[in-house]
Amino acid sequence: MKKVTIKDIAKEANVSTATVSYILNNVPKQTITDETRCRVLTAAERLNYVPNLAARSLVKRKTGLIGILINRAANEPWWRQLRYADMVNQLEQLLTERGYHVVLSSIEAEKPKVGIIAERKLDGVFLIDVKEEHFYSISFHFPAGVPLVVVDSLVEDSLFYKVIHDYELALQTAQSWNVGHACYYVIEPYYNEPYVQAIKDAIGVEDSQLYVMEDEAQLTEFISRQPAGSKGIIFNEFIGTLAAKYADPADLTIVCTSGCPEMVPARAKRVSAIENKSQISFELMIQLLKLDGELPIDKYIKVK
Amino acid sequence: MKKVTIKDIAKEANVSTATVSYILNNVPKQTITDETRCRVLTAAERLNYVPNLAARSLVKRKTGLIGILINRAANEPWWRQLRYADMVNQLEQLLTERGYHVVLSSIEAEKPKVGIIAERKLDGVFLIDVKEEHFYSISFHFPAGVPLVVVDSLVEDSLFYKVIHDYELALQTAQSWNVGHACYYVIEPYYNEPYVQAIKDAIGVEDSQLYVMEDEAQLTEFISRQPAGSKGIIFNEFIGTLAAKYADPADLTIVCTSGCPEMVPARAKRVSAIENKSQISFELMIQLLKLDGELPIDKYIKVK
DNA sequence: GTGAAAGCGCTAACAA
DNA sequence: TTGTTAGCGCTTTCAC
Repeated sequence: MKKVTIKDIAKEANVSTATVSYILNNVPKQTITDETRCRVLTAAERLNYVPNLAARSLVKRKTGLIGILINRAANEPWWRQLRYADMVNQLEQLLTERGYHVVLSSIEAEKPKVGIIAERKLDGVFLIDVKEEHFYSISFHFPAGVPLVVVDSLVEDSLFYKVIHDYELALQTAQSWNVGHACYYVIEPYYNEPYVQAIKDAIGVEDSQLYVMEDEAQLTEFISRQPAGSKGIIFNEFIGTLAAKYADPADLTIVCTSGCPEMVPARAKRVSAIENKSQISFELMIQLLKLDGELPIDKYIKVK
Repeated sequence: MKKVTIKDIAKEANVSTATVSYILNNVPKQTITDETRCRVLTAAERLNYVPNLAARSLVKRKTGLIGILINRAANEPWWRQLRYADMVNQLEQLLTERGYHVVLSSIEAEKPKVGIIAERKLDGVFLIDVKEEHFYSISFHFPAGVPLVVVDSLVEDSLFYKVIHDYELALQTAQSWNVGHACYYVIEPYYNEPYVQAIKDAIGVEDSQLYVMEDEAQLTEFISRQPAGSKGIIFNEFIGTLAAKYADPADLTIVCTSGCPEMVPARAKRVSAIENKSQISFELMIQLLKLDGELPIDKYIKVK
């Protein structure tokens, strides 16, 4: 089973490779006799031809590859590892439907290497949860014109399009369900500090009432310090399930940011913060891809 | 910021493209003057050169791309979606360390398209949870010589290397903890029926004591039908957390197959079934990759 | 309507 | 030690 090329097809069908290419790609402006088209198509079929996308990329200058790059440190706890699983699934599914192939790459939180973008000539990239201070080096070594959608990261750089969830709205909703109660908050950590800070600011309570999740032991302690009868507003459903081990689920409101609202404990309340974050990110990417350049679009998009 | 090629470097350093290539790739058998090497290297640096892997792939006939293809149906429940998240993370991390890039693709459970393997000329592929009946068509349209590691799927085809977890051992352990008790079992579904069947056979209890997870409602019902005081042995930690909503966690033993043992409810027992499944799969792949052909290795590998 | 030929960026014989 | 050159498989002018 050796590799079949258009040359083989050309020979088989007694045409030139150009003609084969025209036909296989349905080139719009090329008129082809039904007869030759048919001959070529059946030849291709018979020979079991599969195009070589690397070769195609080389000449078309489009690879059809989209990257999903996620910031990750070594030894992350399970709730952190799983955090973007849903988003990756969704994006991958949507992109695949659209005919793109997805390159998945974790990048080290400490020293993010994004060489893959240039090396693989990715057509577009999702960058997830990136430290603020790394954006400079990223944008510096960056092939201009590659659509770059930054997720869950705040950064002052007009090069990037950013998608974040509407934590303010989610917060309002959650709070509206708990009026008149003492509340404590648990939020999820991001490598992007400004984002964490923005969420903190939006919440605007004292440090004693807010915990940025780090590990289960600290969480336990934090919760145990809260006055009896307090209500908890927890960001992220994985963290929520942990909190539910130490607080009455009925006292909790979980803000779902990982796309798994079904997993929150039965008696806890939940508000979904990302209804369609993947969808939005995807659509933004498609827009950028098709415009093939700058877009007169808000650089910040808040989901839902 | 236009794209720099070895030709640019060659010009800049007053050498031929061949020389540049030699130097940039540290070609073993080529001796190069320190002086030219230095000139070329600095030129490359100055110009901010990034190799084009597509071009390289074309001539080397190796793409450096490894595929992770996961069988997925539309609208899977959350516990199913997350099931391979950890494995994907792990594999990706290991492969990235080794200098490979990872292409992630979900394939439809109903009509799996694996064209990506041939089109992208993937150097190796992990195929996860594939229906038995699809293997024929897969192996038929398959570029010979591509290492193919099949995970969580039983199939009688010597073309593939298979990795499954050692459910028998896990089972023994779990059972040894519950001797003298009435036990019921909940196992996770796989698209690969023979695998499900094999697990069922290993358990060997009546249908009334075994449930293949489908949805939460049925799970509830199943559990409620069990005699009071029964112990439950649940495969998969996500399913385990669901079960814990309807049974006393203390009565449960969770067989962790998704790499997140930390998430099982505090009072439940747990046995890890996959200690190092990703690691094993990865190493197998590396072996195959380096042998560049057949390997006198067991086609079935049971993890742990 | 079809084909010849020039590349895309890179590697690897083979010469020099 | 370095350069020349022939491709890898494909697309795309531009002639015919």
